[in-house]
Order: sequence, then C-alpha cells, then structure tokens
Amino acid sequence: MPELPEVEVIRRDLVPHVEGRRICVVSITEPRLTRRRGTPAEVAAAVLGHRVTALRRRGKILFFDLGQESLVVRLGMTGQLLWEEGRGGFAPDEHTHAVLSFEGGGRLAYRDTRKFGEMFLLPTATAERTLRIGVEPLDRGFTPQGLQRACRGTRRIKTVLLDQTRIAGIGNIYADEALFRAGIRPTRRASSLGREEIRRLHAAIRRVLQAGIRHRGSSISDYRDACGRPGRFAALHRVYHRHGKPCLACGTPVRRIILGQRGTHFCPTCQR
DNA sequence: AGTACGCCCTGGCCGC
DNA sequence: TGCGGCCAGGGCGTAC
Repeated sequence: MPELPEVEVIRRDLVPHVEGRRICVVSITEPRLTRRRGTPAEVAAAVLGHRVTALRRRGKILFFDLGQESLVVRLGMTGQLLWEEGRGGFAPDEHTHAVLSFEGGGRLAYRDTRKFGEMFLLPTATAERTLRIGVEPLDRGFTPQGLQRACRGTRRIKTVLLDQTRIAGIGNIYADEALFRAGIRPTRRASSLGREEIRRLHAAIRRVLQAGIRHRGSSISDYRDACGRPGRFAALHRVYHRHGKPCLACGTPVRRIILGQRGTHFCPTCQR
C-alpha cells in the first residue's frame, strides 16, 4: 500500500506525538507481525519502557529509534499506523495487531488487513545495512549519475525503479507516474536510456514523490494517514488506474499490461 | 546476476 | 442474494 510519500506523511503526523515520549504499554497480538525476528512477546518486552528518541524513514520503512535498537515497521500493502489521543475510548478491531501506549496518554495502533507488514527490532547502527536499503530519492545523494548507475544490468526500467536495494521508496503507483512524466515506457531496457532520458526520469521521480507528499499520499483503497484520513494524490494520477481512459496529454487510451507480476499503466503515444 | 513465479493474507468488485 | 474469479499499492524464497 504505502510508498515513500504515504510513509513520509505518516511519519510527519506521528513525530510530534511520539518523539521524546516513553512507551509504557505494549501489546502485539498477531504472531505474523514479528515473523522476521523474534516472537511478539520478545519484541514487546524489548520495546517496553523505552523512549522514542527519533522516528525516521528510509524508503518505505519506518524506524522508531529506542537507543541501541530500533523498532522497524514495514506497512506492507495494507498496514496503517493510527494515533489515538487520550487513554480511553479506543476499541481495537480484528485488524489491529499491535498497540503501543505512551506515558502521559496517547496510543499508536498498527492495523493491517492483509498482514503483509512487519514489526521487529534491529540494532540501530546497522539496521539500514541489514535491510539493504537503496539511495533515498529525495536526498541530495540521489543524482542523475546515481540513477544511471542503478540502471546498469537490469532488464526493464520499471523493475529498476521498484528495486528497493537500488532506489528506496518507489512502489507501483509512483513508478508508473514517474515514467509517464518522463515520457519513458516501463518496458524499456534500463541500459538503453540516454543521458537526456535519465535526466528527465530523475527529475520526474523527485517531482512525483514530492507532489505525493504535498497531497498527503495516494489512497486507492486502504491508505490512511496517522489520523485516519485518506490522501488526495490519487485524483492527480495521470496513468495509474486510468487504463482505457484518455491520456491527459494526448487523448490516446491509457494501456495496462502486466510487468513483473504488477499492473503497469502507460500511454503508448507519450511514452517511448 | 537476472527474472519468472508462487506465496504470504483479506476484502472488494464484477459478472453470471 | 450467492458464488466464483479476479484484482490489489509489497517483498521473500525458490527454480531456472
């Protein structure tokens, strides 16, 4: 579900509530949530009593820094982190798999219908390396030259964009939208892109991710921010989920194909 | 090294 | 109304 813009919106929503606050009650009720490392009881015990020193994001992943260790949260396809103010009145439903309560009031609920998300602990110092997270596309360190390097080897440009070990945070929606804005077909061999195309794609990736954040994310179905509100960016999608409808630039019907097991949307006229 | 594919889950929607 | 089939924004393991 959530890609970089959605996760960043959630992070920004949560920072004022959780940073500097101590976790005083932990409940993890879904064993799948901690499947990568440890049991729910072990993770809960390790989190309990710690202060959140920082809430960081890398790609689509959130890190609740707790001192030596960080609680790593991946939202998968349908994961949500919802902030509930106050102590009472909060009724977790059957899709609420974890709740962190904070000293002084306020709770953070983790909901995830499809249970693809995860929550586990890693040593803070090595967490990013362990998870092999690629370059952060909105950082200065992401350059056209870096994108060029990421394009070596792999077959199709969309596959490169979705590879989290190369560039972090781009998922199916923003890959299709960035490729449309750059005028590049998702099926193109990455190594065939010229300097000018790389430059356009680099700019398009940044523009589309920033626009996604500005409009508080894309809510196709499940995505909600930390207050439970949908984002507005889906209304501004130019190709994603617009198959059969006229391209907003030229009127040609937007086409949908399957690429890498994922629905892929593009304009056959505007994207070459 | 790269890619195709199945799979982990649940729910919504469409057509019959 | 009910049911089967297909779809979904992610990512991992396995086979080739």
